[in-house]
Amino acid sequence: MVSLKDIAQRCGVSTATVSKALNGQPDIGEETRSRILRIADELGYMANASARALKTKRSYNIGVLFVDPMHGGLAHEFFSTVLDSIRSEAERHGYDLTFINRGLGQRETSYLQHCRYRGVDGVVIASADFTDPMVTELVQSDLPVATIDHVFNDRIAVLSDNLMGMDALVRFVAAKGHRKIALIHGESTSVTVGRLTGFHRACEELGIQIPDKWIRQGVFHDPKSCGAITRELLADPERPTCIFFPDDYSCIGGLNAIHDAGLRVPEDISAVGYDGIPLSRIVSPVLPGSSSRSSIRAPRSSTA
Amino acid sequence: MVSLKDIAQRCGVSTATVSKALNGQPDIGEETRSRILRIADELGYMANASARALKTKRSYNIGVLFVDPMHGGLAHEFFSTVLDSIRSEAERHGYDLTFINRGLGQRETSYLQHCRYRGVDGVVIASADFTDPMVTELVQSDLPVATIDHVFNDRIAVLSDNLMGMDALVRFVAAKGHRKIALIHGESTSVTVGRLTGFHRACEELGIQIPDKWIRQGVFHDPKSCGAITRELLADPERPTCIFFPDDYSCIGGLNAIHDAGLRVPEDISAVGYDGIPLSRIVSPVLPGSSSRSSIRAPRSSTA
DNA sequence: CCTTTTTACTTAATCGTTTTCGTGATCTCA
DNA sequence: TGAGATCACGAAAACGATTAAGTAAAAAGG
Repeated sequence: MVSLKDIAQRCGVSTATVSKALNGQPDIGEETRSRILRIADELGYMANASARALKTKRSYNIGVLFVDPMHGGLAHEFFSTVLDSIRSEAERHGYDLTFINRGLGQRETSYLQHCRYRGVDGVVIASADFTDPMVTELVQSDLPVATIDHVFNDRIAVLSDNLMGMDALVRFVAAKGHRKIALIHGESTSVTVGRLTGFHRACEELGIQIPDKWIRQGVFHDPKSCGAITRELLADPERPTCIFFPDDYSCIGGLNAIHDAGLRVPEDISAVGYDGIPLSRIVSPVLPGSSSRSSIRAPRSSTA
Repeated sequence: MVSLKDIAQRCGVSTATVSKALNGQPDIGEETRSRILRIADELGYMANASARALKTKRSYNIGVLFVDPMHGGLAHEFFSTVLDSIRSEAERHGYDLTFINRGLGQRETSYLQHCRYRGVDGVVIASADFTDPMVTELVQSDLPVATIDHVFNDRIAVLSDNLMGMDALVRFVAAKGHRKIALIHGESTSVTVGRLTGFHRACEELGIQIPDKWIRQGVFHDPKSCGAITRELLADPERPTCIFFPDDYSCIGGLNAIHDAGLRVPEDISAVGYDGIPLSRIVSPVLPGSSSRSSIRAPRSSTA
């Protein structure tokens, strides 16, 4: 590998000069600089990230915590999209992304230790069990941490605007004529709270009365539980005309339940999933609400 | 950060001794070693990956090339699953995964340069444009490279067994009674070749005659084109009873076309997607063939 | 013309490890 | 007991970069 020393030799200057020239320091003569740049290019020089990180304490590397309780990990559609956004944004700023695991081979390490080992400049907690002590340890450390769709005390958080998203969704289906709307929401998280708030607010403002029995707690990404709840809702004599699901994935469980009940979508009943992952735009009928939640487009962020 | 020096001081030995003790070198006394280990643990010592990599030229870091021509990037279901497998396997061996981009901030760099910069020990090309000169440059470099579902000259490749997978799939639907099978395959790649071979072989062995007009080229992951072809197939007076799609995603386009034609699945016609991503097991009817292609479970690999 | 300032470098230390080589001390065995 | 082997550890260089401090030469100022 070609190093600063090689360039220095070829140019007849010291490595310090080369380093400064390459980093745009002001105390280098113009012609010396251009000569160094040319030679560096000729030799195909690439800095050594390790050496640089060792000296400067900055790795230009961001750790990503991405554990999915369900098996399938990265296949989680919504977060995969988010991760891709993070990646391209990081790239624009000269950062790379490294996955943070627990454990390095044999050694079991905490997430925080792993971060220190790799010397990441910060961590994005994209998807994780926020009650895990190791996660809270990480959050409470001095490392810059950003969380997705979860708020920790005074740390940066990128949030989907669930309140506005749900608000828009309600107005959308209301505009289609729906008045009998059922809401299956996920577990009690800040995401759910936002959506519930948006739901109630929009219904109230639109003058729509929703009986409590139509607001049910399901499980995120669980077609089975959401399907079961759907069956119960369909058994109701004054059946809702539209059912909201916590996400597009669980929505599929609902669609199956509807199908099994001999009902057709959208003629007999409408089903709406939240998220708007690419897939959902293809499923017939197209799930509305796709535009209401789009990765990091319009985050509400609070700064540490 | 606590370093070797801190431990050395506390233990009254040199940093060399500490390093050797921690790395299990044989020339350290037992009691010295255990004392060092204890103190290291007490102080919460973590090695500095940069310093180590700088000295040893091994980063225990693997680069991942994961560019998706379609927008949506990581959301690509099948490869996301593959990526997750790679990750957990890498973790077991003490390796981390870092995404390889082109460009670091302003600087445009090739993939290879980026790899050298980060000092990765190897690269996994999970999904990329294999005709891209930058990709071939990477493949032809001295870096260890492994590709997924694509064979490069003499490099390691992890392949789905498309031939056997398709063979099994044909036998599966044939056992269900299907004789009029249509195959929509993807673009001409090694994956497609394997599947076509398997398809023809199985049909021949089962004594099933398939007219050429039922073997059509579609586009991977493109519900639109596959939907259009499906429409054409349905227009055929002697309609096939079963249609194969290149993947579960494009299958959805086909299902829509079938639905639009007023036909029911699976009563009137069967649709089969390849891949077996989690989602497809939920869609009604469940897509068969899920087990025929599973990430890295049964790879056929050729070594460099 | 001599002093001060500026310019354009160089020297050398440093980041945290690993690793080769050296060196006393202890042990082995005839 | 004394020579050689073994053991346990230390000294120091090296990896490739950054950067504070120093310096010679050129420019500026009076």
